[in-house]
Amino acid sequence: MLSKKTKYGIKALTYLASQSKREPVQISEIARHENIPQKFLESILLTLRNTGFLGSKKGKGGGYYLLKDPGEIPMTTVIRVLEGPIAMVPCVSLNFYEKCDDCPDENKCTVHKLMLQVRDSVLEVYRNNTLADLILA
Amino acid sequence: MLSKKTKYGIKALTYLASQSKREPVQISEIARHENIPQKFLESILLTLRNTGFLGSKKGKGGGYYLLKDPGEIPMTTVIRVLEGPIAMVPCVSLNFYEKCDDCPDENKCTVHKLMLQVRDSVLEVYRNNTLADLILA
DNA sequence: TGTTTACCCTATAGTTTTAGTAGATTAATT
DNA sequence: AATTAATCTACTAAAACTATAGGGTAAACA
Repeated sequence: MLSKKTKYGIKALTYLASQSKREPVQISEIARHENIPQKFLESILLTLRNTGFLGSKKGKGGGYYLLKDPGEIPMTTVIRVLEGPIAMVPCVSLNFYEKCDDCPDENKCTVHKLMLQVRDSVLEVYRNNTLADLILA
Repeated sequence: MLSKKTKYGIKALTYLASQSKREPVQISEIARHENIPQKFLESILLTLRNTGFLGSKKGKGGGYYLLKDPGEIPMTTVIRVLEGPIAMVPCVSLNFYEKCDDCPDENKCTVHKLMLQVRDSVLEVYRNNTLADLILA
């Protein structure tokens, strides 16, 4: 299951990406428009800022804004920051690899074999979708 | 992340599928061979029995055994029973559909749009893999 | 200097996961 | 009939994770 954090984060990012002007948007506006609990959204936007996706401006006229072009932001990076590893099992993770406690030999593990395929197919979807791709239509 | 329940369940199923003879295998043997906590495995095998994957025999010489041919068991059905919905979000689930609280219009939801693609690609992997496919090499 | 906004820290209720414990039930063997 | 080897059932519980809420701080702007 996708966590609400990730869900809300994607919605917020695409909302910012769909803005005609690249000017700061207030948290409250995003929260209202996307039906997200404001305090929760606050913490999400903060992590998106700390990981280089968003810039922010304080005070009147302040808010959050995208730092890059939506077409330059693949969903792989978004998902990894918000949700964590894309792989269903650490032993098939590219960026968060970890050996399993059970399982003496990964090459003979049926779960490993299956989840490798899942990882690859999911990865391809995320790679083929940027923020810009999600907005249209 | 895949739950250990699912991981252990798949391992147990493939272990049973790889048996040359279709005779009852004891829980303790599976647990030992696959490094699974026995009591945990016990409950997993029970749900696999109650959902029609396994048969069981009590008493001496008893144990669990596959009811169908491994080639007749697609991973879609295994995953759905052990892990639940394949979709990352209820609003794109085929078997467990549910509307989102936020989100007035699914067709305009960017998360929906992305997760539909993810569901389809994952589903294809699970459909193309039966228990028999996981065993070989 | 007052208002508006993001920023930061803490707490917490709820749920899910991952088991462990204790004992009942069943069936084959002796 | 007694013994033994299994599955079955129910209850419990620690630990981790999720999804929030609350309250105060700091910066920008007018």
